[in-house]
Amino acid sequence: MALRHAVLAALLDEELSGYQLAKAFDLGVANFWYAQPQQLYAELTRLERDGLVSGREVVQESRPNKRLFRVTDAGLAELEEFTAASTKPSFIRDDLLVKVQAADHVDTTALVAQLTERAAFARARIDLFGKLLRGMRGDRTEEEFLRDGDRIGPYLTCLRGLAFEEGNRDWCERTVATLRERRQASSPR
Amino acid sequence: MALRHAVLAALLDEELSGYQLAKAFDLGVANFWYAQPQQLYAELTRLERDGLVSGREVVQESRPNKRLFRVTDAGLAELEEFTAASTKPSFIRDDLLVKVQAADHVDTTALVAQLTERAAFARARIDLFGKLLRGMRGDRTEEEFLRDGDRIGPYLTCLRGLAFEEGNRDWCERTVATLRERRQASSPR
DNA sequence: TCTGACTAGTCAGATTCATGACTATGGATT
DNA sequence: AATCCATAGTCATGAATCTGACTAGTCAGA
Repeated sequence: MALRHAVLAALLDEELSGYQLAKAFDLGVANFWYAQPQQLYAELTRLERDGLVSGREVVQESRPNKRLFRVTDAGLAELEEFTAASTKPSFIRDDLLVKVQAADHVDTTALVAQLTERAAFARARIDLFGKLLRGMRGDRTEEEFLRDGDRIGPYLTCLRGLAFEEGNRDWCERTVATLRERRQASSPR
Repeated sequence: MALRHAVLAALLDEELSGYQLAKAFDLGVANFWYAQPQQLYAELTRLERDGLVSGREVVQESRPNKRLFRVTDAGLAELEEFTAASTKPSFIRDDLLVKVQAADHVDTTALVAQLTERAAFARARIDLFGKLLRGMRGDRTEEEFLRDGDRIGPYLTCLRGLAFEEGNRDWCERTVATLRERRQASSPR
């Protein structure tokens, strides 16, 4: 039950609809978890059934009505309990790493292309995270914000996301360079 | 079908038993994927059924017999195909990040303890990866090894694992420092 | 002699996650 | 006028993953 707590954590700061939540989780703004819209709707239904969030219908004129959800006291207690419980370690689990692991035994042309693509993706997210961070801290420096700001949770997780993507970018670039160099060395024109 | 390819990639370089494979996947030596022993045994059964790996019984005197698996030509072809196919992006998915996201709303005492624990775990893995890397490259420098060595795949994935854990360590330490400082500021003795 | 740890592997069941398809409406674009 | 995109959400199904319990033999140490 991890998605469950991720949803609760995301709803702590603002009341959101399932759709808005899906946006955040899908487009990586919520860099601490990832989920498909359908999963979120289902989870919200379960959370409401269990009394951990409460939804209220908001009637809209020019678009479909929506339900905004907020965390209840019981939900906050659940999160508190979750936070106190021990955390299991997390591991990287990435198709791209599997492919690189096999790099000595398969053709690397397509692999290099995919590493390049991933590096570009990482750069886009680094950009996004940089903007999000600047938006959150406003005109303060990072140090000031982390000392005095309220709601530093999202900022801290965003920092982790940023570092992760920087790691991706650097590793992809380096791996591409390595594979290219080896290819040239093994098959000179 | 991702575990499937991870198993194939792990078996490329050496013939392993299910048990040995489980060791590697569980203890994080295979830093590019993580799986429970049961999953691996099940996957090996399926892989053999599909002709992607072949197992041979090895009779042992003082301990239970074991089955060693190797990748078949069909298995290699499957991996080749997998590597050529496009890779979906990977995201961090970490309970600890969920907890930090909620840091402004819950008690941070337990959280700080867990961040500290995670930092220690990361340090242990950094150590392990460092040893593995040194073992793989022998007396060569990294540059030399990546240029001339055979089997650089495992080395490259290990580098990613190392960078990931360094990122974990740094972020955990920084987050702990931030949370501690804020706690002192808000409740001075 | 008993206990625990290591090697080696299996079975069953539950939970979680991912995918595709589907309903509606309104606004903007072509 | 037709099509696409964004909002807002639902349903069904399959694939992947995780969890606990279980068998069975060997070896080392209390």
